[in-house]
Amino acid sequence: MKKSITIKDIAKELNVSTATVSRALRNSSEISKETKQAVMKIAKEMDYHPNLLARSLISKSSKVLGVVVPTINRQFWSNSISGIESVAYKKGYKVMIFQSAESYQKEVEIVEILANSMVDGILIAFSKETQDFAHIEHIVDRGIPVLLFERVCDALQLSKVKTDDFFGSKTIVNHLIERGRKKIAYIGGPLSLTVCMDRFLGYQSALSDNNLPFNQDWVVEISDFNTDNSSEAFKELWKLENKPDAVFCFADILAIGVLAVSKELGIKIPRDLAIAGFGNDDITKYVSPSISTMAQPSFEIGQLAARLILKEINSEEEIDFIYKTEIIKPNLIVRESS
Amino acid sequence: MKKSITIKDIAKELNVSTATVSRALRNSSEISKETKQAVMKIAKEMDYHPNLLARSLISKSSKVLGVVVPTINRQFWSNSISGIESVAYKKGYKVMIFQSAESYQKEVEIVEILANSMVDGILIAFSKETQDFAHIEHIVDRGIPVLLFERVCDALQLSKVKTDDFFGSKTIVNHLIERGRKKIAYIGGPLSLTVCMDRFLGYQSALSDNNLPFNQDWVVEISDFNTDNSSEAFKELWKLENKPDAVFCFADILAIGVLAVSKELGIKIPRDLAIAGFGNDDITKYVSPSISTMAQPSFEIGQLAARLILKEINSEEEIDFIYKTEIIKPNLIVRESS
DNA sequence: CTGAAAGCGCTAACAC
DNA sequence: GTGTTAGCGCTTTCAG
Repeated sequence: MKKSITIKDIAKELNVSTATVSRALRNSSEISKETKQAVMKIAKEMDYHPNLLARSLISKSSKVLGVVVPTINRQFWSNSISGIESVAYKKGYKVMIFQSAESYQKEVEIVEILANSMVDGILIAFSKETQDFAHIEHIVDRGIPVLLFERVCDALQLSKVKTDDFFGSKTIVNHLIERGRKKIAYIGGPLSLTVCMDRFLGYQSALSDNNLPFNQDWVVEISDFNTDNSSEAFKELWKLENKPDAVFCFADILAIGVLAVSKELGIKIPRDLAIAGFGNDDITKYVSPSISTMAQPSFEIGQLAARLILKEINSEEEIDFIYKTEIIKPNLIVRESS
Repeated sequence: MKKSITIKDIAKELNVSTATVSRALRNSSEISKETKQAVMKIAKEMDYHPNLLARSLISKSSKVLGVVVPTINRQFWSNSISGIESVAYKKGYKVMIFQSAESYQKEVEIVEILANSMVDGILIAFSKETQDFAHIEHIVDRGIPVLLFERVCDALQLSKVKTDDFFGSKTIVNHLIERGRKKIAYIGGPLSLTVCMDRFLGYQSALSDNNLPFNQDWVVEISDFNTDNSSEAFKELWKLENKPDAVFCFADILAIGVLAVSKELGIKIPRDLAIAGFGNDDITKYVSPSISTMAQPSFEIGQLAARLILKEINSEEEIDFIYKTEIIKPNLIVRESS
C-alpha cells in the first residue's frame, strides 16, 4: 500500500496545525475563508482523501448498516436489499451485505464481525438453521441497534418487518377454494421457521373456514427449496389413492417444480390440478401456464426496515424509541394455473 | 451507543499494561501462559470485543474486499458475488457489496467511499453508463488493488476476468445456422459497452463465416434490458417485409420478452422462429418452450476474480505481480426453442 | 516476559 | 481564527 496523504502533510505544507486543516476540510465556520481555500487547494493538489476509518473511530459511527440475508441469489432478498439501500443511501449511510448461506455458524460469525466493525445498525433475516438467538441478544446488549426482517423471531423484543404470511397463505388458499378446489395439498418448509409455520397455519385456517377436511397426507415438508425437491414431493402426492386437485406451494420455486412434473405426467393445468405459489418471482409470470401467486412487496419491506432502524439509530434517548412490528400484506396475483 | 470494553479496561482490572493485554489476546509467544489465561478469562467475563476499525487503522488492512456491481438483482451478478465470497471467506476476507444501479455517478461515489475505507482491494463491474475511467485510474494510483470483472475496460491495465462473449455469441449463432436458420436477427445493447460489442461481433462473425448476409434491419439496439423492451423490439422486427427466422438475444431476459410476444402473435417456436438467449438464467429452463442459451460460469468467474485479486494483494513486491486477463468460455445449452 | 511511550489518521476541548 | 493537547482503541518498537 502506497503511503497516503494525511492532514498532517497538508498542515506541514501550509505551516498550520492539523486542527486547522481538519476544520477547514469540514468547512467549519470558525475558519477564515482564506485558510479554507488554501487548505482545499493544497488538499486537491496533494490528492488528499479523508480516512473514513479514523473518523469512525472518533465519532463512534461508521455510517454503515450491516445486512445479513440467507442469500442474495433469490429475488425476494435482492429486492429487499435494494429497498434498504435506497433509503440508506439517501440518508448518507452505506450498506454492507453479507450472506449466511443458511448456515447458523456463518451467521454468528458475520454478526460478530459486523458488531466489531462499528456498524451503526444491523438488519438481519435469519438462516434456516438458526434456532438459538443468543448471538443477537448479545449484540443488542452491547447497544447495537438490530432489526429483524422477514425471517424473524417472535421472542426477540426488537423492531421487525415482515410479510403477513398467515394472511397471504390464507388468501391464496381461499382463492383456490373459490375456484372450486376441495382437495388442496401443501408443499412447505420446516415448521420451526416462523415463515413456514405461519403459511402452514394460513393454509389450515382457510380449509377449516370453508369446512374442508385437513388431510395430513397432502402436506409435505421439504427443507431445501429447489425445483427438484418439490418435483419429488409432488410425485409422491400424485401416487396417492386420493389425489389432490390443487397444490399450494410455500414458494414460487417449488411451484415451478410441480409444474415441470405435471407436464411430464401429462397432468393438465389447471383442469386436473391447480397450482399456486408464493412470492411472485418473475418466473411465475413467464412460465406456461403462468402461475398464481402472492406478490410480496420485497422492495417496500426493505425500505420500511431501513427507515425503522435509522429512526432507532438516530433517536437520542434509547427510552423514547419503541420497537415496532410491521406486517406487510402481500397481494394475490391470479394467473393461468388456477 | 453503549460504552464498550477496551483493552484498557482489562489492563486496569489486571494491573498490567495495555501492551500485555494486546499481546495476550493475540496469543503472542512472548507472554506467559498464566497472564494469557488471566487476560482471556477477564476478557470473557467483561465481554470484551476487539475493535476491528482500530486494528485496521494500524495494520493498514481491513481484510475487506469491496465489490461493485450494477445490480445484485440478476443471477449473473449474485452468482458471481457468491463466487467471490466463497474464496474471500476462506482466506479470512470479508466482502462489502455495493450496487451502482447502472449509474456512473453512483459508481464514482461508491469507489471513493471504498477507497477511503481502507478496503484491501476492489472488484468492479462497470455500470452501463461508465465511459470515463478516471475514477479507477485514480484509485489505482493511490495504490489500491483493483480488478475488473465481466464489464471491463480494455484500455485499463489491470487484472480482468470475463466471459468470452465473442466466442459465446458466435457459438450460439453457429448453432442456429446448423439448425438451418438463415435469417438471424439480433437484439442487443449499446455497442459502447464492450460486452455488447463483443457479442455483436461474434454474431457478425458467425454470419460471415457461413456466407450469410448481414442485414442491418435485423439488428436492434435497446438500452434497458427488460422483457417489455425486447417485446417491442421484436414486434418491429416481425413487421418487416423480410422477416427473420431466428432471433438471438443479448441476454436471456430479452429472449423471454420475444417468447412472450411470439405467443401473442401465434408464432410457433421453433417452427416459425428459433430463439436463443445468453446467460442461462434459471428461467430459460422453465419457460415453455425452454430456451437455448449460453451458460456463463458466473460463480467460477467470481472465484477466479477473488483469487486473482487476493494474489495481487498478497504479493510482496508490486513488481512481481503481473496483471492477468482471464477469458472464460461459456457453454452452449440447446433447448426446445432452437 | 512485561511496561512505557509513540503513533495509526483524525477530532475536539480548551486555550490564546 | 488558530494552535496545543489529549485521545478514539489498538499495536509496536525499545527498554529492562
